Amino acid sequence: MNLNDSAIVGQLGAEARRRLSAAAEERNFRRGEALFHQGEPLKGLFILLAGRVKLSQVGPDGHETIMRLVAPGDAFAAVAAFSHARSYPVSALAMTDVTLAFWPRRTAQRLVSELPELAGLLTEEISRHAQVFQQRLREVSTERVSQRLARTLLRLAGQASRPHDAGTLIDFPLTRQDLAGLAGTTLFTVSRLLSAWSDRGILQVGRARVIIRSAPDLLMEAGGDDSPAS
Amino acid sequence: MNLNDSAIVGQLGAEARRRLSAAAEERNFRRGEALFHQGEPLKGLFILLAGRVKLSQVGPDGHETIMRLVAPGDAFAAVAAFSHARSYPVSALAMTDVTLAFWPRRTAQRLVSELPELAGLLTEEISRHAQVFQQRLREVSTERVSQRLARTLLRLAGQASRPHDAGTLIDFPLTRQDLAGLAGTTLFTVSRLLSAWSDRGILQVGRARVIIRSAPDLLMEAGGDDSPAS
DNA sequence: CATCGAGTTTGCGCGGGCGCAATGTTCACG
DNA sequence: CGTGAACATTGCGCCCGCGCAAACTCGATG
Repeated sequence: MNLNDSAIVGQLGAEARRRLSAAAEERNFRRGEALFHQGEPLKGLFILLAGRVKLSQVGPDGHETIMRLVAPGDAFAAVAAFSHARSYPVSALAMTDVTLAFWPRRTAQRLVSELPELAGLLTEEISRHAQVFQQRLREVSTERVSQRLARTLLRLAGQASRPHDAGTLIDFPLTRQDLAGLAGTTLFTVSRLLSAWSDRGILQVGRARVIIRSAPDLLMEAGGDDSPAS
Repeated sequence: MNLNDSAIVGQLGAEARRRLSAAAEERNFRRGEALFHQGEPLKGLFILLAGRVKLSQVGPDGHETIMRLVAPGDAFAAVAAFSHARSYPVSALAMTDVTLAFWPRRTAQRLVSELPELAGLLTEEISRHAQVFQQRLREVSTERVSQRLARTLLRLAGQASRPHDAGTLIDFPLTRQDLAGLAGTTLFTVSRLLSAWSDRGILQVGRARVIIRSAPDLLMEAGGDDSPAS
């Protein structure tokens, strides 16, 4: 994927795009490598060009909570581009081999301060994520596991999916453990629920692989539509 | 409280401050009134001058999750100042009689686009909140209720507290129900935990009132310090 | 000061979902 | 193509914390 194909860069004017490209460095990581760790000082701003990245927090007990899955074109660690934050709130792990565009912190801050369009787009991105966090926080506080898991799958399908024989393939290599980290439960419970839904023909599951065969049924499991809560 | 005493306004230059003040409208609400509801189209940007405001989401089943408690000087609904968002993700309720500074959406957007300092400060604010949401999301996904409640109380004490005989008074009028909405549990469980801690001398509790008598013990209950998770 | 409603406490029962162990399965890699 | 480690499944037991009911207490309000 080219930098200009990124949703965020695509919305910029020609001049801003040129300046971004000029300052970008390319970075590569192997599957399983960490791009950075939570608590570490901010290095800079990333836009993912190819592969998949997972952003997560692990608690003292080792439990992992996945905050975001990054697909090509997405920016992350945008917090590094704005001044006062000190360190990464999450760790970033390459789920596959990845290539990224990277801007060191100083550079990113300069670009953001000189390109108000860029600042605006990043801010919108940050607040969109904040809203998702709020929704997930409500879900995990008040809904039951099956609802949360169903909604998690639907959300993932909306973010990165590919058509597949008789279904929609969720285009992230997610283990049961990963799904548990997204939905706020354990891999055991995830496994049981996926098996049950598979038996009922709602899903087709495989190793680190989920295909949604009936989104409406899944939405039913999630307890109906939710977005515009009146 | 005067507008210029607000943390966010206080960091602005004289010129920006003048323009903000000039465009501000004063608004007043009675205790129990709603400033806006979730799903409603964005009205504009607020800075609280006096009183207490609660931002929360309620699910279809009626369960309430409190996203943020607002104290004087804090800005909220900052999302209204940036372009593409459509509607409030939360409802805002006056916990006491309140007075606010208000900027209609158009005005707020104009100010933000013409005052980069303001845009930067609001963005920092938004990302700080996003980080708190991430932390709460991890907590509610992986920790037990007592830990979460303890951490909730400590967080509140850090945000708005007053010294009091032999303790620190949490300066929000919070019912057990409210604390449950913050910690992701039920009012019953909150009541039981507060009673237990009160018996052990860690807290002193009253109607919609909590005084922390031993922060270290409470931190112990929370499972130790957490912030710089290495 | 009397009243009423909102807020709180406590007992009791039970069920969702965690935790572990053992086994089975699949894929990556040499 | 063979092998091992990572990933997945399933049974079983138990406990945290929810949910309701009933009783109580505080404080705002007229």
